[in-house]
Amino acid sequence: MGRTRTFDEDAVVRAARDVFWQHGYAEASVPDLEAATGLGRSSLYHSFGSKRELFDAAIESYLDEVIRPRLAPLLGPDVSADALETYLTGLAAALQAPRTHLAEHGCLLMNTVRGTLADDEHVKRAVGQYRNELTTAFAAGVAARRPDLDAEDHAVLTRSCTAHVLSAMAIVRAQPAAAADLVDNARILVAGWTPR
Amino acid sequence: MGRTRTFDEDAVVRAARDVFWQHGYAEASVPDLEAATGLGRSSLYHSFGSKRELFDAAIESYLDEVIRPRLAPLLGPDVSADALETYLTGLAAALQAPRTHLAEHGCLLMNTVRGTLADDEHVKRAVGQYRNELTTAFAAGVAARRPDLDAEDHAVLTRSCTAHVLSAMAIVRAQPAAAADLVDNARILVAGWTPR
DNA sequence: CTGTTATTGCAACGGTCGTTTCAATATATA
DNA sequence: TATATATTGAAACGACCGTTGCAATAACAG
Repeated sequence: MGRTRTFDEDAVVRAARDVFWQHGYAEASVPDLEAATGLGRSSLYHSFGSKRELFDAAIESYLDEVIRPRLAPLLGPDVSADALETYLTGLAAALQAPRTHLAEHGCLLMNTVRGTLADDEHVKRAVGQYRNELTTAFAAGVAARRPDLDAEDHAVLTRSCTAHVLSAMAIVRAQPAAAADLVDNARILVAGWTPR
Repeated sequence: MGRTRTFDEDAVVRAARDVFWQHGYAEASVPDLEAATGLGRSSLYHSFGSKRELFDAAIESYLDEVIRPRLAPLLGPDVSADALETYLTGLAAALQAPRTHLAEHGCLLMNTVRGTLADDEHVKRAVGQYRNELTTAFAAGVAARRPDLDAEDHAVLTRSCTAHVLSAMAIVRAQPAAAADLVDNARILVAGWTPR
């Protein structure tokens, strides 16, 4: 054995994640990451191998600590009828909350899909999985909210929720109010629209 | 007078636009732009001033030659009842067409919202204007298609179209088939859903 | 043809990037 | 306490970035 590590690896990843979130992968420089994490180059590279591997850890942290907690009420065994609407109103509010990463910088994963790493297979897989989790959650919420509809119509509303939430995530950085309007529009459709 | 310009400025902008489209603003290097346009650094800088100004010209070219032509049937004085559905089915097909910039790289403007220029005011304004044009077009299409609904319900469907199209543009690069599904979902809502 | 001027090719600029190297340091084990 | 080893700090690496300066070139007006 030798010298022991004094920093909390999770806290370091969290700090790095926020830097990637704010600036994007390519634009987040190693000096930026040093400053945010409090670690030097050597420690960073010794612990994570490369900037890219640190980013992979940041993505995982983002899903675990940011995305999934909000979806939790929709992913459990018993989904209440108003769980989806609660999620949507909460998200609409979050998109307009000042000084939060979500409102100011959008979704870390959606942002990544459009940068240097857009064509990276690892990232593509993470995005697909993210969309799947969203879809699963929304499907459960739609089914609980709309017992009057059949499976096919549930699917339409589920895709609609996915579309509204993804689009809001995509434009929140440039147009936060419009993003919140889009999320609220999903709530309107889920609560009150039906095939004729 | 002196020596005359031999190249077509519009063609140069078009070539540069495709490079920005494929790689993103920051990742498109000046050598890349030289190779694509066939011009040297000197000619590029003499004609456009900087990489950034060339990008501004590329954005304008993108709106004029890519976005607006597709929206034209929805922006005229007489909008037919099936114009919106025609647009949506056409877009869904385009998102899955192989070897096209739209299918492989998504929307140039949506991509730009992330990246180095995300917080640039000029870009934000262009994105806002783009969303406005989409909204105007969809509003006209919805009104023409659904005379049975009132203005408030038209607004819901219009926002829904915007959301579905924007989300599709956002994820097409990573998930083209899912993107097409989202656009088709908008068509289903427009054609057959109604408030209860 | 001559003179003028816009256009072009080439090279270099200063700066930043992610990564690597290497020696110095600190701590756990024995 | 002595030794082994993991962690750290500092400096340098080569590569690439957007931009600029300058000399050579090409094509216009006269």
